Amino acid sequence: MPELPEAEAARRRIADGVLNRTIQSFALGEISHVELPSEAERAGLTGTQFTRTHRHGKYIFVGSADGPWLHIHLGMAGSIRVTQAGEDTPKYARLSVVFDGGTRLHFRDPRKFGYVRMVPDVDAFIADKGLGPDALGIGGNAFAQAVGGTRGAVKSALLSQKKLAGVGNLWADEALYRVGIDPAVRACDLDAVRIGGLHSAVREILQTVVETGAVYAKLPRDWLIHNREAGVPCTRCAGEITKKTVGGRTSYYCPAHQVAA
DNA sequence: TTTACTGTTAGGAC
DNA sequence: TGTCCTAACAGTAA
Repeated sequence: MPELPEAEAARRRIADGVLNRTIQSFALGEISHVELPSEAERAGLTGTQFTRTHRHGKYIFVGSADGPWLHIHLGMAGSIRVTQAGEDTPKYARLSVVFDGGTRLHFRDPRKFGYVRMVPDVDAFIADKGLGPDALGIGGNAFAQAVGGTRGAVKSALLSQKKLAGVGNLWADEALYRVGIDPAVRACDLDAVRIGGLHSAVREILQTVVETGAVYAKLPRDWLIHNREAGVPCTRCAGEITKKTVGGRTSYYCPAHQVAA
C-alpha cells in the first residue's frame, strides 16, 4: 500500500540490506506490461555496487557513487523485499537483483502499476516530473502555499504530487480525519489555522507511520486506518464512518466531526 | 461472477 | 494559459 511511509520503509530495507555488495546478476519474473531496465542497462550494473539511496515522495532511488540511479516506483501495489541465500523468490517478483553471497533484492508488483528504470540524475528527475516538496520535510509556509490556494477539494490538493510529494489516499483521509476537515471542502475556503493544523497532522501521521516501518498493526487503534468501513463508529466523536467519492477517489470520513468550517 | 482498489496521467472541460 | 476532473491502465482478492 505504497505512499510515502511505505516507500521510506522500502528504501530503508534496501539501504540496510544490499548496499556495498557487488551485483552478480539479475532475474526476471513474469514481466509482460512491466517497465524494467533493459538488458544493456542491467549488464552495465553487473559487477558494480549500490552505495546510496534516496527518496522523494513515493519515488525511490538507488545509486552507485557516480553512475546512473536505479529508480523504483511501487505503483498501486508494489513492494520491496530482501532475501538471503536459500530463501524462496517472493510471489509477484518482477525483477530480482542478485548480490554477492546470494542476497537478493526483489521488486514485487502484483498489479503491475509500478516500474523500475534508470535515471541519470535525481534532482533533474524530480524537476522534470514537476514534483512538489517532500511531504515529510515541507515547512508551514510552503504547505499553505501549495495546498491552501487551490479551488478544488482539499483532499485532491493533498493527493497532487505536484503540490506535495508523498501523500496518497489512505494518509490523506487519516490527516483530514484527525483535524476534522471534510475532504470535499475547497482548500481555498480553509483559514490559516486549519491549514496549519492540517500541515501538522500530515507530518505527524507520516512520521508515525515511518517509525513503525509502515506496519499498520502497530498504529494506534483509534486511527481511521483501522476503521475504514462505512457504518462503523467514529473513534473521535459520536458519529459514524461514511464513504463517499471525492476527486474520483474513495474516501472514508466522519461527517459529524469532519466539517466545512 | 462481480466489484473495488492504496497511484499516475492523458485528455477534455471549464 | 492554467486548473480541475474523469477515465483508463492490469491484475488480484474479497
